[in-house]
Amino acid sequence: METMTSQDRATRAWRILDAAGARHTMARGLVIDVLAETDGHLSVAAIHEKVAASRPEVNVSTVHRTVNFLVERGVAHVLPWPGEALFGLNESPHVHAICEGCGRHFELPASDLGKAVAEARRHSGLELGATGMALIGRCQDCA
Amino acid sequence: METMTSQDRATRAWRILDAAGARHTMARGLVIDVLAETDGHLSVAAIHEKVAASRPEVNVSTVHRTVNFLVERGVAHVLPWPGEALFGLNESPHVHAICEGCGRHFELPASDLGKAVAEARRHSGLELGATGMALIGRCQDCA
DNA sequence: TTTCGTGCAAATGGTTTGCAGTGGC
DNA sequence: GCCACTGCAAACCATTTGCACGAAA
Repeated sequence: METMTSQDRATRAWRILDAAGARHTMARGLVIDVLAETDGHLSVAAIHEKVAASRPEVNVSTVHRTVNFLVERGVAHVLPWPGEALFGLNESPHVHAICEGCGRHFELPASDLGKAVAEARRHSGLELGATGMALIGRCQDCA
Repeated sequence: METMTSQDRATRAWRILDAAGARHTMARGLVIDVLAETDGHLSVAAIHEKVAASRPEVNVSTVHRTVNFLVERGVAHVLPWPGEALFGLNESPHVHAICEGCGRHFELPASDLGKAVAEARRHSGLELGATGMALIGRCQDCA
């Protein structure tokens, strides 16, 4: 399971979207592919740049709407960052460690943090899943 | 040590600023007081609103410059959040658990997460301190 | 008096929105 | 054909910046 291709990730995303009755469109396909091919997270500008390389007609606002759509559907997650938001497809649960100096981020296997996650859940009632920012989750009222 | 008054917090902040040779001004005093009185974090707009209640002449841009100043000096920290940044005075090390649905945040005692913090340091080389966002720190290159 | 800090206002830049046209199903 | 989705452009909003004035030391 540690060798998941970018196609696998894209397919997994589409499976969720299909279940929700979302239409297959070029813009969505390209955005998902870009995210699926990326290790880590991308800003809207970065996603748009890669998408526009093959399809210049795709607008930035569409990329915005698409990534928000993916987040709403639980397919992707946001990594809030000053100045811009970073997006990534949801994968297996993991935790991020981020440097507030340079913004570099590291992914930590959740298995190493199992105890911490359990503690966090106990204290806050947060349901922790495959989210981007460390210990960000969805609380009881929002789940 | 669990009963630290808002004055205590403000005084502690000023001690650091004094050591850096920062001038005492009305705007800084008010912003620090607001942060010191607050449990949790505030947006620039919220800080400004509270400050303007007693001193309407204080400008929003000044609040921006002040909180950034405090962060630079290590007196406060930023909690990146979509749409706006949240600020808080630095306290004892703690970790946040945040709901990406409603934005509600919970503070978790770092003691409960000691093992996790150690793991994070080992994996990423991050030096973790009294920062706002969970597991945000300062990496070797930036320290 | 010399700087540092602030008020004010304009500029910036990421994100959102209204609307008309188009492509998915 | 219906309606979700997109392109385009304008609107928004938090944050930044330039500049001249005023206050701290």
